[in-house]
Amino acid sequence: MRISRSFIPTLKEIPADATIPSHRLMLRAGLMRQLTGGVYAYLPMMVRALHKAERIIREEMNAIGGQEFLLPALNPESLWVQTGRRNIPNFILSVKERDLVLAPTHEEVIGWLGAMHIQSYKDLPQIWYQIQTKFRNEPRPRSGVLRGRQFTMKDSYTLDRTWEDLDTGYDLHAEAYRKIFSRCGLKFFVVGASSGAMGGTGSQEFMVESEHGEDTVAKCPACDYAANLEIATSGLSAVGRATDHGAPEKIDTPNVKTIDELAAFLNVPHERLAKSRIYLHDSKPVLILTVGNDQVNETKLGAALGGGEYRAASPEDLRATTGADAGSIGPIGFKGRIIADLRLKNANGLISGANVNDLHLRNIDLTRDVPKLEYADVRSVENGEPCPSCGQALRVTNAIELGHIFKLGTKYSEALNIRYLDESGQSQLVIMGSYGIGLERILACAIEQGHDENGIVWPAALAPFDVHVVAVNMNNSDIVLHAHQTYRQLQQAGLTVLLDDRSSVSPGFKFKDADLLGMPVQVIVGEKGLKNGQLELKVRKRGERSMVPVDGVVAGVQDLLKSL
RNA sequence: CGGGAUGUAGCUCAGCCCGGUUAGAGCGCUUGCCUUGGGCGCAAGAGGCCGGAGGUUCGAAUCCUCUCAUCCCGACCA
Repeated sequence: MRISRSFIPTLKEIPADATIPSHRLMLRAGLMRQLTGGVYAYLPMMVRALHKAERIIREEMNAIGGQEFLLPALNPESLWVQTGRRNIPNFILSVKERDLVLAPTHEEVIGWLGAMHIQSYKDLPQIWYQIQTKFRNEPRPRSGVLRGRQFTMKDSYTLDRTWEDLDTGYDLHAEAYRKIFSRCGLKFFVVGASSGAMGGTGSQEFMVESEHGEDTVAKCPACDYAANLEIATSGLSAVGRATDHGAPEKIDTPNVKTIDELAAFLNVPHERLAKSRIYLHDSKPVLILTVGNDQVNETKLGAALGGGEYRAASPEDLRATTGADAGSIGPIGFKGRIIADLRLKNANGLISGANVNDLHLRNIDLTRDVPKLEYADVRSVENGEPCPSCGQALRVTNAIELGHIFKLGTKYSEALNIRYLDESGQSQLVIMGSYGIGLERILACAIEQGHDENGIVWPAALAPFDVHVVAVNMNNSDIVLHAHQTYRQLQQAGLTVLLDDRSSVSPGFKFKDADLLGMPVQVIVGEKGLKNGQLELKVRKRGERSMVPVDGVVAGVQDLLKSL
């Protein structure tokens, strides 16, 4: 493609609204423009990169027996009412004029097709996938293409007879995903994840470590343990039992509010302090007890509560339900459900609030003093805690979710009545899995991992073009001749080539653009080299330059591409 | 949904507190000349309902009210 005839609107200045590198560079390199919040127009460079990612995905999905579909983004609202997902908050965008919604994912449509046409065990298993635009009612789109209201997703679904077959389809997907992301040149890792209300027996996420990621994960540097913080555990020991000093007794703690203040005031270790938080679960107060400054993980809490809506209580709620303010709340005398973190299992000798301001209780024994106490893992793992499987210090970092694979089970089969007849003529529920990859996130992650102060450094597998040929001066007929000749030769060798043949653009400008656009190899056609019958090759990644004779340019470029 | 910020030329911004000629700069764009190995130079131009609506005032980009949009932090995120 010749730049002189192309639409590649590069920007010299950094767009004010973009804060993370991938977002800035996608705008600066002319990949996309924002139409409205969370919605982007993808320009030719972006589309070429997307197509390259799509091709890799199709190859790997087809390799595991996937069949490609293209399902409608417009769905009847009633289908989503059937599965109970119509009114999930911040999920579905709808159409004003008709009872239609814009699909945020496609379990429902897959289910509709499956219910209609899967009849016999002979029809199973199936792997169905598509690459298609999704819509979500994101309350706060951000970070460019990382969280948008409209985005491209490869979604696939397995339909199986048994849980064992589901495992097979799930494992095939896990392996395909590894290949896809490896081929895309991304450094990624896999974490155990929360299946949340999706139900089923398990889920994993494919993550790229990034300070700009919105997920938090715990990773073990020594073994292969890695988990989303929503389910991560650590080897941190329970606080256990201490010497018993009898019944709970009151202690005055004037103006002592935080755990740190309390530990200092009483001169006791944090492990003997049980912190209470109140949540409202379906409008009923629930008290959550954790050790010291341990943080409550709300996803874990949601699982422990067993569904329903919940939120942290407001200061007014605290006063109304306990009679005290934050800092003086405790389990003794609390009327309502109490859930203690597993680290507090059967603990005694604890200090907690007395539900009277400026008053605490000591010698609390959970086994003796708190009837009907429930235990659950509700705390967030902290950086540096021991790995649950090998004991090494865990690292807690942010990450971008590239893909997510779910064992769904029968949730949608039940809602949509997706059934087949087994060998004995019995009607059975189909067992489903669902698997997603965010296409734009692949590109954004590639840029987050591959850029420098001058611009994008595309991995060869995703680069819009293999080679960027810079004709230094279009007023020099020798340069023009060799630039076009090089362009043709590289194309004939099967490479995709971008030729900067703009006249009246200075060499410096072209070099800056070439670095910004980020193709893996640049060929510089200029007077300097041609004097000696040579062209210059530059590797974008490390900036290495070399000279090749004019007739050796194809081989030279191919060698460099192979070496990347 | 809570908190914060910003809307002035295609882009990045100044001007606004403290109201008053014809609203500015740099970049980009057009034309001409010049230059050709790291966003080149000179000159002449085009380009704005100062996000929108109401109000205060003799007079509003500037003050007030409302509204819309965008960004950031948090909440949320099947």
